[in-house]
Amino acid sequence: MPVLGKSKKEAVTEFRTAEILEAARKVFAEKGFHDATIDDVAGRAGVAKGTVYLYYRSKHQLYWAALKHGILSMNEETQRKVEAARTLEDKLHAFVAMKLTYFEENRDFFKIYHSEFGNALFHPAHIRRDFTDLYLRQARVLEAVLREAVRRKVIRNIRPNAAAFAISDLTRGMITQRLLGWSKAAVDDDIAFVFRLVWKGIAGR
Amino acid sequence: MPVLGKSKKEAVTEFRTAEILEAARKVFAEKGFHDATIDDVAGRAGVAKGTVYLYYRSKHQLYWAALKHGILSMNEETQRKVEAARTLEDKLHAFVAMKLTYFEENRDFFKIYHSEFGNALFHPAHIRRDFTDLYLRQARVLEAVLREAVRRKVIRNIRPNAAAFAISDLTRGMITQRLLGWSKAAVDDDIAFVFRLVWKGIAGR
Amino acid sequence: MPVLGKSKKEAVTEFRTAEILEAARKVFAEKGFHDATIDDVAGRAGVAKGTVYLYYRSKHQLYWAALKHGILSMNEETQRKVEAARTLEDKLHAFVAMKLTYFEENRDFFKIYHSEFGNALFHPAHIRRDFTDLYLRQARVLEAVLREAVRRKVIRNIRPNAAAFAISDLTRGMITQRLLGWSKAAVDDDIAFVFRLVWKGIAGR
Amino acid sequence: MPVLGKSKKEAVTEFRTAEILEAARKVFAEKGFHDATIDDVAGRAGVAKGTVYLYYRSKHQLYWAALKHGILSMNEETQRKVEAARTLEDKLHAFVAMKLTYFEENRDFFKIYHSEFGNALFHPAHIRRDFTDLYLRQARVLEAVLREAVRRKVIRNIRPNAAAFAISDLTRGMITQRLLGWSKAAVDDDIAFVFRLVWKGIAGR
DNA sequence: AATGAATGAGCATTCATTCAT
DNA sequence: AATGAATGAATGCTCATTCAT
Repeated sequence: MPVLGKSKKEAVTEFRTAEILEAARKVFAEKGFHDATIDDVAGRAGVAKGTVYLYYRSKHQLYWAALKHGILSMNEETQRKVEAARTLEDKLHAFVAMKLTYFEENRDFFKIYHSEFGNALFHPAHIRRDFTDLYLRQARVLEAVLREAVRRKVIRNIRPNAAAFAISDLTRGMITQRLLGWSKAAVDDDIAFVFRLVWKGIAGR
Repeated sequence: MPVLGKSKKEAVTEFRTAEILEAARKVFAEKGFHDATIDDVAGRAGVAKGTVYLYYRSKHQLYWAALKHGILSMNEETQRKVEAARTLEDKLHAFVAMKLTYFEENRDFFKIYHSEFGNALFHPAHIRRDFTDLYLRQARVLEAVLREAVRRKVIRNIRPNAAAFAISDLTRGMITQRLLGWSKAAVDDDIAFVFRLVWKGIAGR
Repeated sequence: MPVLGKSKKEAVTEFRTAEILEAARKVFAEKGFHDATIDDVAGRAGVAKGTVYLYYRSKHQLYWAALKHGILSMNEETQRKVEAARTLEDKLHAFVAMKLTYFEENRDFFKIYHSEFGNALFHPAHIRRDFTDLYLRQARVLEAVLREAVRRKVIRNIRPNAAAFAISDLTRGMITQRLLGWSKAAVDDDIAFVFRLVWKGIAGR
Repeated sequence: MPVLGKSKKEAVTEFRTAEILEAARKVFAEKGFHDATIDDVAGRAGVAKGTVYLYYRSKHQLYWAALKHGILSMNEETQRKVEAARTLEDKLHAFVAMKLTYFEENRDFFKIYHSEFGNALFHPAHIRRDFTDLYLRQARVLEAVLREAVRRKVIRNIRPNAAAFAISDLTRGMITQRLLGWSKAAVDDDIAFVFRLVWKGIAGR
């Protein structure tokens, strides 16, 4: 009869869920969706195969949960950082910097996140929608900032949503290059590079 | 005794190879590597399963052949278009325009091409190398152009290879948005959008 | 909390293992290694195909396990019988008699065992070694007996290991003849035949 | 218009037949029946796959033809050697010596021949008959010699056919040991070993 | 809740055999 | 006669999912 907070059962469930999710993220990041097995995840989480199915309906669901959890965490942090910045310039810089450093520290998650862009084109519309929603939510933070900047003529009259995507793509591309070893520059240099490109690219006049 | 051109046998081989390759491209584009079966490809090509193996050693080889063929075709056309343009501005515009229209017309190929970026992070280095080589070859065309422009101070002092990747990423991102239905704009508008962003982004001063 | 003996799980595992091994022996004996399928074995054992792989890593391993199990059982019984006999004459007779009656009752196993001699010439050295080891172990029991007999001049000065092989070959040959229907004699007559041939063949002087 | 002997066509047929047969013997000896492919044989014979089927109805037929051809050649030579010897002792010695030296020089054939003993137990009766016939034909040469010797009391009253098999088994066993590297003795020593064992084993008294 | 043994659908690959040229 | 491209049946093995304990 827990009065406040969660019951013991709920606590255990939450714990297991998180434990499995973390294992899933690592395993999917290591091998990709297809080459990862539920056994791998279970082993990594220190539970039996059947236990995974107590918490997630299927391999796809588990994958999706891991992806979603990662995106939400990231979005949250992104939003916080962007909102904390005052000027447009600072906000954009915060966005780019946040992404690069976040993924630098969460390479596991980036691999899943990034591969999902590749997979997305194969998913049927109804499956894609969830991913789209999450992804767009993030873009919309940027979009809102840009829209306001356009309105106030701080930047040129650019399509805000397209610009938001473009900034995301540039940032994501830079991270990929780093992970693939194509960029040997320091993180800060890469952040500066992306930021300046964007900043000049959207500048007024 | 064919004197000129190919013997009949060679012609048949070439025909079958192309036939199967095309079927592979379509099938892999539809389902992705893992969910596509050799039977799917064979059926699409109108041959028996065994026949596929007469021309390609394995499913992986077939996939890679389809990917490589597409990249080479595209690179060739890209290079032609870029070289045909005179000024830096024209060259960049040609690059962006070419990509967007090419993929607009070769959506099948784009899906494979794009998903390979997602997969690339999972491939072991030795497998990745081939893809990397092909991909970088294309980036280098752009890189050379940019390097020259930097040298002549036509644009600001930007890292040419990073800029080349950035342009590729922006372009690829825009195509993805189009395929996912996130951009409803006309192709020309999207081309213009990307081009202007890039052009201003790398502009001098 | 089983205190004595095996846990329930171990019992089940042991049971399944034995069950599948027996099915394998029958199926391989019926069709030979190549024409037997894992499905055949699974069907015979009353389990699904995948279950076989829970207990044996591959078809080859299963085959080898069946062969090894049979050889070990036989060797054990051979050794017991030979050691129980007192004189050289009795020991040799026991060896021959044991083999003929054992295989008379374990025809399935004999077919696998015998075919392995045929296959042995094709196996690469490293695969052959295991079989060789097991086979030689059996010959060495005989060899030791013969060596001692030579030393004590109970028999003529014959190469003990060659003689041991010869006795095994003669015995095995006789069993083959029986299985192929080439010998219609009673088992005891065939035992007597082989024993006398050997006994006189190695006799002193 | 060939007047004497074979027509040109027959000559070609005979040539091809022999050529393919020899290739088959080598290939089957190298890999065994199952792991050898018709392509291997065709390649070795320097003809195309289809050509093999012009001369042999199936892989099994080809295998059998190679086996039969080898057995017939060997039987012929065995018979010649045995008949050339005058006394029983010489005949037996000739038999053993002939086999060991023949196989020493025709290891390819021995591998096929030997493996057939292993396979024989799996063949259905009707397939087995052909092999049996050929094999027994050879044993009967020995059997006749032994029968006569028993009648004239040169040796003890032993079952001639069983003895014939026994001698064959001993000889074959010795060859196997040599091929497997279990006997390092000189051929002549091994011949002597087998001969003496047999000779004493069937001696009178 | 947790387990992990059991299941069986699914697929890449091989190769004997055929047949049009 | 000779070829070798095409065929498609056949099978070892994997792994997501279920369910009795």
